Amino acid sequence: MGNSDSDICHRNMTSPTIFHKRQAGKSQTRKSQTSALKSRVMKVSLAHFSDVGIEQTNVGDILQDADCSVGSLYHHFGSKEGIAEALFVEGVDHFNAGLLAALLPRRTASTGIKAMVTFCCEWVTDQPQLAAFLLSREIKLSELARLELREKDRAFGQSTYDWFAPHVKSGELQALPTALYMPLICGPTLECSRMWLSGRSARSPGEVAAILAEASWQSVRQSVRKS
Amino acid sequence: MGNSDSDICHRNMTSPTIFHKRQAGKSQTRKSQTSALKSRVMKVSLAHFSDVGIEQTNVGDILQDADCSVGSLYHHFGSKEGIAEALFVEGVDHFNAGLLAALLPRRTASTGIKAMVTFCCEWVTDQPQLAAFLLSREIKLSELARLELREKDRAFGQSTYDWFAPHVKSGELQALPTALYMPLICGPTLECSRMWLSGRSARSPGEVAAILAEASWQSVRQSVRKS
DNA sequence: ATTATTACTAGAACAAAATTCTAGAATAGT
DNA sequence: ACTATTCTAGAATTTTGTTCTAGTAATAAT
Repeated sequence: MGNSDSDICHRNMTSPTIFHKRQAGKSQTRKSQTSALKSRVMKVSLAHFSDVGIEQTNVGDILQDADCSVGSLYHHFGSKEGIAEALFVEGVDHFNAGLLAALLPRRTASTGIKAMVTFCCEWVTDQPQLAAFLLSREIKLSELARLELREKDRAFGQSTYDWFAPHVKSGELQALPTALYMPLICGPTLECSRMWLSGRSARSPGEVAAILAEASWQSVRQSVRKS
Repeated sequence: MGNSDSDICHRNMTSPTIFHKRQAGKSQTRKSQTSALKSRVMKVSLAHFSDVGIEQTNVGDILQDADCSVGSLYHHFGSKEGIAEALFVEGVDHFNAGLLAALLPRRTASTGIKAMVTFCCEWVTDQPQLAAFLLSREIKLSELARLELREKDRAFGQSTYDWFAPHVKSGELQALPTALYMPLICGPTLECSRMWLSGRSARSPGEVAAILAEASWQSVRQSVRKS
């Protein structure tokens, strides 16, 4: 967890010498040491970022808390934003995957929508730091990451829409502009999450999941009412 | 617009000498010159902040674009974040005031809720820069501003709740935890706004206001359905 | 096995950018 | 008129992110 395999490194190297100061434990393979370092950096960075924001976090603190050298950090992440980017992509992947996993097995519109909302609530409540970081959106992504995310976003949208379509056709769900489903289904939950994460609300999304699920469902179901 | 009266200045001064380089126009009163400078700084800063974010904006550019000296800027705003803070507070005030003005005159639950959503959509569409900045939330507020905002938030919540209460009692609106009304009513709209502002969606909130208003209304109205 | 290459670590040096400091000018108050 | 205060100016400083050089461990090539 926390280290991509396809290492895109951020510098051209020069020549090769000492290296012993830091490693405390005997000597696990270098690979595992490295990946441990990377997760350490990401973990520490997330804590700082979600706490005071990317700008306010200074690299020196990360270096110290993660027991990492300047060289290593810039070798692996390229920049402070690079760490944020890695966290962001990883976080979005995790969230989207979970959301889809919650949705796809459901057979009815109602249970599907409610499962999405519930998952969303629980996810935020379970990992508030990551949630706060993702929701803050102060990340300036590289062009590369932007494209990567846009593509993932598209794929995700497609998957959910494939699930929705039949229920729209069957008249359970309203036919809406595609771009509106997510905001209607997850918008209230995300807004609650922001309030909770920033201390403006005492009740965690997890605690009000059922209410949110029902309300969001009402907002997208096909309306067959009296009034 | 753009200059608070109770000037909390950010430095203790020393002694008083030359001052003529910049003023181009004849010589309006110093007061108006100063307040013009402040609005200029805020205007220019907002443009930069909403464009590339606070971190990426550099003070030098603001100084240049607003034709302001380092001394003046730090005298009035204390720091780069200080500018952001001023913009944020002003923006929230403006938004909240507008939202209340849209809500309070309405006599029925349905028209009130829909007016809120509609206002929200239009406000975002009308001033995308300010909206993008407020929604970005990359602002690290000072403790003082935090308290100030919390209080305003409370007052705002109270005002809206005073409006809601009778309609809850009359059975038009669901009885919900207080903290849930705003997310349910404005959450979807804000989420749409974020998507539009960040280029992830082509349709502006203004264009889908009616749909959002109806959907949000369905999510908070008292459910009297068949199923 | 030796060598060359590559991935990685380390920290001093550097550069850029935010902020402080010193000083002088306009205005308000007495 | 004099004093205190607010405001402007920009050089000097500090802080902080990043680059650069150098050296080590592991791996691939010969």
